[in-house]
Amino acid sequence: MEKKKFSERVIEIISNIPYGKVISYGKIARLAGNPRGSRQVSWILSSSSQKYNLPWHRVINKRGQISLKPGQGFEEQKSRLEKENVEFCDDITVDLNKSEWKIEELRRKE
DNA sequence: AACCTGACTTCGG
DNA sequence: TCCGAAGCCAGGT
Repeated sequence: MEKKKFSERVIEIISNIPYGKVISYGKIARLAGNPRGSRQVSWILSSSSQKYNLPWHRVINKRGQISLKPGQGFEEQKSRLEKENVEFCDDITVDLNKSEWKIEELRRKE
């Protein structure tokens, strides 16, 4: 029985996010097998991003916006994304049309 | 064990 | 389109 934990899957998915791409919490949750687990994804990031060396800055909310608040990591996230040439629509919104990671399509073929 | 919290998402007004 | 409330799951206290 390979009962991989939801957290493990999430971590695996996040670590597979390619350079310059972003993905929403909800999609990660769905890919990990838990469509309603978006909040867990955020919890995993805050608790294990350092530990597993995850590209946490490539995870944003569904609107394509950075969910962190100024002074709580927002600046760092934005700065990291800009370094990866991710385009922003405004100060807090990433251009999903160009930078959203389309893992779903890849997975369906599998 | 019960209650609170959270880097979310969805629905209704 | 915007705002508030509810729903969801796992960890921490």
